[in-house]
Amino acid sequence: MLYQTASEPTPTEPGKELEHKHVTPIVPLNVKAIKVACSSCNLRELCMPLGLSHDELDRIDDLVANRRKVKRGTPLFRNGDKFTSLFAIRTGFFKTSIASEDGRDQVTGFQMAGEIVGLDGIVNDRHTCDAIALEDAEVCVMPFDRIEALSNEIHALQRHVHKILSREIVREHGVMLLLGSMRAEERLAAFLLNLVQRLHARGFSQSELVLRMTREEIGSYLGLKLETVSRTFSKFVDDGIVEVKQRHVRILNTEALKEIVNPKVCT
Amino acid sequence: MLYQTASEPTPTEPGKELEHKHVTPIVPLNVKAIKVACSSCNLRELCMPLGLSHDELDRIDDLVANRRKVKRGTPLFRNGDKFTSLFAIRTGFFKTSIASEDGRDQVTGFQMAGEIVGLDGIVNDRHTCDAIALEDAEVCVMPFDRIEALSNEIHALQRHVHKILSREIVREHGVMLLLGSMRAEERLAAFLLNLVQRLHARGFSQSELVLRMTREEIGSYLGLKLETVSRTFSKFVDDGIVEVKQRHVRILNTEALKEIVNPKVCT
DNA sequence: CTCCGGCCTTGATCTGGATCAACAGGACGG
DNA sequence: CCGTCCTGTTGATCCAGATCAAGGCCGGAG
Repeated sequence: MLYQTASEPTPTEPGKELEHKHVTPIVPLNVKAIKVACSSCNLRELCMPLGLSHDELDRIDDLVANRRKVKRGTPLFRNGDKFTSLFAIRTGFFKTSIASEDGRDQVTGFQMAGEIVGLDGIVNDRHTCDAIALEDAEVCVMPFDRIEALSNEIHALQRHVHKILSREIVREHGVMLLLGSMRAEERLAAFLLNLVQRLHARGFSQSELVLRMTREEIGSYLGLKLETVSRTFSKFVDDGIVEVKQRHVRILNTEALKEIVNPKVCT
Repeated sequence: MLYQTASEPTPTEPGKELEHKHVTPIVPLNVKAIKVACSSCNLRELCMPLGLSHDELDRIDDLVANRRKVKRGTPLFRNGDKFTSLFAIRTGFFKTSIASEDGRDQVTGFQMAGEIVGLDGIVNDRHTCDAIALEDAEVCVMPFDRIEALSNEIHALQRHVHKILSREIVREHGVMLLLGSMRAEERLAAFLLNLVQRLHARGFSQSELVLRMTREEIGSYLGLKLETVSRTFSKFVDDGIVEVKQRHVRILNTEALKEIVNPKVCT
């Protein structure tokens, strides 16, 4: 389904759902950062392969060179920056965007905890987009040469890297479908369902969310102007589908949103 | 008209030029397929890494299990098909497309000789789009487990696979920019420039091309209706930027196209 | 507290591209 | 050879979303 993100771990493992539940809604600011260890990270199942042996887990820990904090509004990397590492988001929320020469820019995605950013940099050893933190964030820095080296030894990691790249491709196919053939309401409905679904996979509510981005950023992502985004929100409110207060959104009728995205033809 | 008699660009494959004109229902009879060997393939530099040792080249040959012919209009794979292999296009031209539940579909790309299709299947071991031949085609079938195995041993191959995946992600970013923020003329101009540039990299003309897809398929890719594509072509013709006769296009003014895509702000 | 600057909402109007409709030119089978 | 199908072109009209414009809300700084 369209609103389901491609940025989810492959749902092939049973029991996964349960593990998500006890993720506390607010990730505490773990400033002391006792140890940089994927093996003990509660996001591991989101960004690392499953089913690793104990030994492999230990070695995976070496992937993360260090952590890096990114203040709200500042870049994790920018178009043109040298590419050296992929970044796993520990906390916070990012947008990625590209700019055309004449200044227009296009938000290409929003990323949250457990997702990987920086994939665009692999081709040319330079990043081709900007990644900006939409709230104070922390990422795990994973030097790409380490990833390549280790994935030669740990087959599951190699497979995982391939899947992450492929997942991003599939996600973007979905965005192309959205941008190429959907109307404003469909786009916004798909966007909300996608966001809430990803948040839910992280232990948050299925029906409530806080938007970390402005109407303009949503519009850029969806190929709409900010006024249209605002109006469409208002329409959903009028229709009793959602409640909106500033950036707080509560979904009252998920089915209605799904219906908007995917109108059933009741012949 | 000039472009009809103009010499056909140097084709990289024998038999290709014939297909432009009158397609006899035959496929060139290299059925014997002397040898499936990347090492001696003239497309190697397009789909394989550079700078391999002689030994490595030999082993790369094992990547290709076999070749497969795909008739015009038929699928190389379909949404839902089991994913086992990537495909390197030897000859011919493909489109990939996805469909939403309610029947709309979106062309996500057009692929030509030397390009790799099937990347979408890696995440879930199933293809998530259709790949349809727009003309009789032949592909090299590369089982993905072989690719993974061999890329553990040949670092350049591993790197290459990563780059191919990343390149596709970056390409799709560009499409998102196009779909999200460009107007019809800009989209079509960008499309033509992109096509001709890729064809030129394959030894074809910089200014002449034969579209292998219908106006409707172009429209689907560009997020436009076929009438709009047709009208926009007509406008370009009126403006003396291109000549169009059916699917034959000659670009008369590349700079004008670039200017349309990327309007210089002459303050 | 007030003021200021982002951000958001809402109304009025405009317009690019969609939609509806008619027809033309090849390609192809009979 | 003709008739049919498919693809493409062009005209007329419509409308979703863009654009222009005017306030309103809220949070942070002073």
